[in-house]
Amino acid sequence: MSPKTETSAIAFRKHDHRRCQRQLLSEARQLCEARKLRLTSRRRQVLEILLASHQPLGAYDILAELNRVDSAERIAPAIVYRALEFLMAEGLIHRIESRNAFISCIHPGHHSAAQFLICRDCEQVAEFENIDPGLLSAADNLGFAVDHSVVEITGVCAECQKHGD
Amino acid sequence: MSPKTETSAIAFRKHDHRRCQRQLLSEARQLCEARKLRLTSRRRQVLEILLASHQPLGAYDILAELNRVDSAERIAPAIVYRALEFLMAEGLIHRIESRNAFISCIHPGHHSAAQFLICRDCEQVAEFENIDPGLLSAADNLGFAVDHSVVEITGVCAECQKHGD
DNA sequence: CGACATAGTGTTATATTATAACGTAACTTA
DNA sequence: TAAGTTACGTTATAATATAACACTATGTCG
Ligand SMILES: [Zn+2]
Ligand SMILES: [Zn+2]
Ligand SMILES: [Zn+2]
Ligand SMILES: [Zn+2]
Repeated sequence: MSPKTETSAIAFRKHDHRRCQRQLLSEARQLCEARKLRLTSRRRQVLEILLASHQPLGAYDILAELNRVDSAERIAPAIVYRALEFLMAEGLIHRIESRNAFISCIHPGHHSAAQFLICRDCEQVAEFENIDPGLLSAADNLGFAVDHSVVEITGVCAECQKHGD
Repeated sequence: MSPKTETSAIAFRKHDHRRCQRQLLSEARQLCEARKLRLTSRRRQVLEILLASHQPLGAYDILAELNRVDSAERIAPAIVYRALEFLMAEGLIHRIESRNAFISCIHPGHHSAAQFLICRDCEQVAEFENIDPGLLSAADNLGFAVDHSVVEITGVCAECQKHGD
């Protein structure tokens, strides 16, 4: 297993996730400051909800969490979608198309194409970068100019296979 | 350009699409007969609507087309989704996750993972098979058991780039 | 400071995509 | 033909996403 694979697949292994959270939130702050963007409290709230795990959440799950935490408020979907839009535009989160869900990016700011392994059992998602030039080179041969890639591989991670599900 | 790439990228080139339609419908009939499955008239209608082009259509586009053609009927969504479910299960069509849309498969019955290049300009979609072992081998190294893959690359095809859009 | 421009938020309503539940019709097999 | 099964039709509703518009906060320049 290459070091890169090891880092990328952290979601499938036990690890100190507090460390992920702190690190990624800190990187998000730095990145926004560098780009003169406002990581407002709404945006930060939504990001923190996604940083809580390596599992993707639907927009309405995030909405429910916001409404749960601050039970005085009654937040509307548009608010969540706007925060998600900002976070995606800045590469702080990704959309998982095959789940209509969103997940925090594990290397914010890298603008290369992300690719995911999604365990349908534990729902953990591992994010990879660019380890997959095959189709891209075929696109190149065809003169096809790539904008955006969606690569989402669903299956069962090694841990979950052990537990004999 | 390899022969395989040439065949797969037919969507991006002028070609006799009538031939595609006849061929694919015929293959669908044979496949259903071989598997003792019923390609009922509803299922055939939905398949034919998708065979009309190499563009993906939303379930409600298909519904509108059904209701347009036979203007006496007033068909409900569930009917379309059921036909789509059957056609997907048999590998006669694919779902394009990043578009919430469906497209006819260009090599029905092959059960290998399909991968798509999607032109965001002409909306043509080229379907490839398995030219992309990179991520799959990474999955293998991790002991990740792959079930289903979603590989959808959006961009602009060579033709559309020429037209200077 | 105060007028302005801009970006972000809150709110309401609505659009789009998908499924559940249940009864009827059509096919299959004995 | 009767029973069992598969497919269809219908109604209602769930889940996901966006449009439109008013209000608020922030930054900027005189
Ligand atoms: Zn972590
Ligand atoms: Zn797992
Ligand atoms: Zn064709
Ligand atoms: Zn094109």
